[in-house]
Amino acid sequence: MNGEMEGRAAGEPPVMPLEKLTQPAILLLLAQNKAHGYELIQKLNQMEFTDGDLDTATVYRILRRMEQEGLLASNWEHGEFGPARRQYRLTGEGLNSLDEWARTLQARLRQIETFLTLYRHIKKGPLQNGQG
Amino acid sequence: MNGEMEGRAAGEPPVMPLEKLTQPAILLLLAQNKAHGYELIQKLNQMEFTDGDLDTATVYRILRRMEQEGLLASNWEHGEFGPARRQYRLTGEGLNSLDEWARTLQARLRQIETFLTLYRHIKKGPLQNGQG
DNA sequence: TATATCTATATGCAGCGTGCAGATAGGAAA
DNA sequence: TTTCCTATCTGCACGCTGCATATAGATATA
Repeated sequence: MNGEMEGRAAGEPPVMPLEKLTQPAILLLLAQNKAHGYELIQKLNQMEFTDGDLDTATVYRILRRMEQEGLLASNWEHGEFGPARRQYRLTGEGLNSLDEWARTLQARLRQIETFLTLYRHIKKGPLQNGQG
Repeated sequence: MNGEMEGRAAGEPPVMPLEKLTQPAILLLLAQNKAHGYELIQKLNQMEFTDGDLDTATVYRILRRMEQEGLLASNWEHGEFGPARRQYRLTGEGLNSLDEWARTLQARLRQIETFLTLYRHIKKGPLQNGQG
């Protein structure tokens, strides 16, 4: 999930498979301004929510999915320049989802804090397992 | 990825597909004491890392995977009572992985804090999108 | 004119991880 | 004998992701 290495050799430390917060980040961006997919991808890549660059195909699929779920609505924009683009905006349901994400991530924050507290605790004391 | 509800009706608020922190939690538990799978599952279900009860099959598969990756080692324990059970313990690599998880989750903590700060900010001001 | 590049969106495919259901098996209680 | 608890594992289907690729308008370059 981080993309630093492509073919991990046996014995190499595996990457931490933490998912990206793409969906809540999209909701957050669209709560401020409506935007099209390409624009969102650029903004997402500038934000700290993602470790590396996002796969564009994945983002477009997330957008379609979110629209199917009723969180977003879209309409085609045939501008004067460039190809047509899908303008996404948040729905009321999407705004609710953003609120729910905030609560979920607040809870996750506490979970991680608990984890890190326990981690630091066992790091101070001696380890019980006999690995060598 | 969500699994909390079976057939979400259209229009229902979708669940937040945040993955569980099962793997780092296992590393944390095994850094303190070696244990077998069933025991770990019970402990994990008591911890705050998981929202609901974990699927036992999933946990056993995670354990096998982590052993294949070299993070854990195991041996069969033929005790006097009950069926034989696999005793898992942390390897040196597993301990490194735990450290890496701590760093990853520390970074994730900051990401979530950034998200929540932005969220509260837009909640205070007027929304720019014209949904409703 | 032909080619390459940037913008913009989308599909096909393989692979991984999960959850649910169920199999297996020892041992204890009814 | 049946049931239940402990303990581990497999099969299957589904969903999500990343990579490669297709499409297409528009603009720059040779």
